[in-house]
Amino acid sequence: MTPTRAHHEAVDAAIELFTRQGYERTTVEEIADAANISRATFFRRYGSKEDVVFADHEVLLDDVVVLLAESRDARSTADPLVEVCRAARLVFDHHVSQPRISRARHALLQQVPALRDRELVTTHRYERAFTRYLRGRLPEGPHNDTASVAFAASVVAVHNAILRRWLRDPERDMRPALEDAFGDLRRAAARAAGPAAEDSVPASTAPGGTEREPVTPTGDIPAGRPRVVVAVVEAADDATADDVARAVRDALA
Amino acid sequence: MTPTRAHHEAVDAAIELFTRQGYERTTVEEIADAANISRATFFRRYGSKEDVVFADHEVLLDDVVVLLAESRDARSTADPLVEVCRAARLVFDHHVSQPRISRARHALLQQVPALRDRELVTTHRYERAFTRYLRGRLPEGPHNDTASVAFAASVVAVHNAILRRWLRDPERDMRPALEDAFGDLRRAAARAAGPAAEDSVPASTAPGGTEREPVTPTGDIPAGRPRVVVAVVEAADDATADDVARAVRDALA
DNA sequence: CGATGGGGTGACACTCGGTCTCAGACCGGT
DNA sequence: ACCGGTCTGAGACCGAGTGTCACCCCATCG
Repeated sequence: MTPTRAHHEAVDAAIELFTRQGYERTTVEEIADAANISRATFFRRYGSKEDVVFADHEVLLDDVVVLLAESRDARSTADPLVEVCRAARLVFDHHVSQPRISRARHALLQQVPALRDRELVTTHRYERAFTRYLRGRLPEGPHNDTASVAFAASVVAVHNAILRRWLRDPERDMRPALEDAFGDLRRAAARAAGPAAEDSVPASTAPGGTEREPVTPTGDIPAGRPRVVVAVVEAADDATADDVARAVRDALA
Repeated sequence: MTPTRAHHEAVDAAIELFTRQGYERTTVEEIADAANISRATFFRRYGSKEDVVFADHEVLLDDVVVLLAESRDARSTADPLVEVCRAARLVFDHHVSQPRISRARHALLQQVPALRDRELVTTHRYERAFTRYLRGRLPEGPHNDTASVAFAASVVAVHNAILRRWLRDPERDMRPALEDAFGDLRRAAARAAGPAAEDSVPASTAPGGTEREPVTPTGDIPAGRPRVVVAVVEAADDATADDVARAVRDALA
């Protein structure tokens, strides 16, 4: 059980070996030996030598997606911009809650360009999740697309910048700076959407108590020639939406 | 002479082979043979099998950096935000000026995840160049860093979004949309930079004029316990398994 | 109780991207 | 003719990643 726990061994071993003797100088076989698994098992579990470094981001991304999905359902009155910032804060807190791993990884990234590139890919997944969420939640109109893309990108970029600042100086509490920066971004986005839009933004509280328009049933994948996907999966009696979604993804992958 | 010219042969050969018989199915040796060069020469010139697809971006990035550097010197009076948008426009025009290559590459990216990841890295280089430029040009202060990072990220993200729209429909002229979007971003950034700035927001236009049609999400999962779930969702062409899974979950929830 | 079947594992062979070394070709300068 | 630098092809080499097969553990079922 708890495969996550067992996984940590190989992840730690990998990061430790990478930092100590260099990324290129470390072979997958060495990592596998250090973790007492076979080379084949290593690839089966982590996919690649690069991915093992970001193993925890797999679950974290899931958490973020779940958070946004819940926000979409239950908290449909909430400001979408605030919700995205909440999700970003979740990522930030994840790093802060495990400084050892995050700092070790950061030190490693400084030395290995290949891993920096890989981190970009990881980061981009969050940006995509944010963008998709915003497209479905921001008021429709000609500015929807630009606003969604821009806000998601700026939130991720600012988050990363401040996270890096924290990684260099883990003593300082960066949460205030993060909140301030997110506040700036929200105000800017609200103002940009504002002229043609409705209410004056009170800046401090969520804009207008009015409920935004609910999500369109399935039209949350705009842009692109729509294609219809028919998925048929089995589900347990007590399967949640998440479970079904996972089954679909696994089936497709 | 004109190594660029000779390079095009291998680049074209690579893209052509990739699209025709698949990326993984194509070996570097085949590309080298098609371009009448040796395998070793291929790696010396293009670095890797992935990089050959984005060979033109090397020079393009140089152009962008030069443009920004010139702007930094001679045009020190120009608005930095406008200059960054000019640089982004340069990238956009580059694609528009060679629709064949750009579209072929885009079609290829739809099929090859590894190349999509690589494109991210390429794109990020522009973002970095923008960020560095803005950090040096925007007024100093606590908001400098956030503003620089956020604006660079949003410009790149919006540029990419509109570029992708153009790639799907190369007939339409996307320049107006691009300029409009950049204008939105600049206004938003300028307003955020000067929260105390008094320039009147043209919010004078009557608010609340927009009509919103409430649409209830279709919870079409029977209240009973399904053993088999049939999900029908729309998905963009470039939708990943994750995207589809997300759409399924959203539809269920 | 033994049979069965599925999931996870190790062992191993294999492909191929990418690096390195070496030898030769070309070329301008002296 | 000689030399120094650059570019090239040839080939050896390493290691990441894949695919296959046999094995084992364990849960289910006749």
